[in-house]
Amino acid sequence: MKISKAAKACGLSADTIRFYEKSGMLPDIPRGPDGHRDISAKDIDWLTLLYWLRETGMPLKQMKRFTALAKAGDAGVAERRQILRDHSAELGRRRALLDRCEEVLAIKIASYGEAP
Amino acid sequence: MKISKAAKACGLSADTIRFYEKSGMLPDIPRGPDGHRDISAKDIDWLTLLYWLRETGMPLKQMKRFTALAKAGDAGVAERRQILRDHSAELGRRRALLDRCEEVLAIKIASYGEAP
DNA sequence: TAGCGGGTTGGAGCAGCTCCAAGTCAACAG
DNA sequence: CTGTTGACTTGGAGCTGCTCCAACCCGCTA
Repeated sequence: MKISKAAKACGLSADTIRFYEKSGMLPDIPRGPDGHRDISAKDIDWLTLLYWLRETGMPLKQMKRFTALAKAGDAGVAERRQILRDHSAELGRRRALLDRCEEVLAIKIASYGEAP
Repeated sequence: MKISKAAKACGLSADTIRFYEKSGMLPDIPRGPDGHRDISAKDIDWLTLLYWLRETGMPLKQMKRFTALAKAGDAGVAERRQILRDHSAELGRRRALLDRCEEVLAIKIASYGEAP
């Protein structure tokens, strides 16, 4: 699969995919005879997971750690699971922030007087 | 109030407050005879609102627009309300993303096998 | 009178993209 | 066969939104 199709499939931009590859966050992606990337369905799965992680604010540093563990295979499974658990907990905290912010906004909007 | 106390009160860092001031996102903050900022309770309210907006991902550009409207007084109220409404809607979308991500993580975690 | 704990400024550095220039190659039009 | 289009390649510059740093000033206590 070419990069632009892959981008649509995983939700990241083509530039971001290239950037993640440069940063060592992707498995080795083979090139065709024309030098173009040949991105597999497995790669798409990985990219999609990365998409979710960064979309919900995981720092690159942690994504790199996660990648390194994935490359290590079974040995890294426990820590990978822990990272995902931690991130899941982080999402809970973020949701609480969103909720609190909605309250703040509601109060502020009300203070401007109701809808015109 | 001095800047470090203000930082604690509003949730932003002292550096961020200075940065926001440089960027024109704060009302004019007077200096004492020693050159130090004298931040008022009203300023804290404003900073706290900015804290919530940026904490939930509003871009600086929009925060600047919001600030400009606030400086314009009553004339800008309708648009300010609209900006907050739009942001509130945005929060809904973000919550949906968080929810979706939690599902994805749960599936991924399960695929590693249950807790050791 | 020296040192400490705050504050001030301008500017550099960082994360995480995002965009651009310059080049290559395949495919198709004329 | 040549020319144009379009999708890809790379390296590197630019952008956002902080975050940190150096160099300095000021008031205070020992």
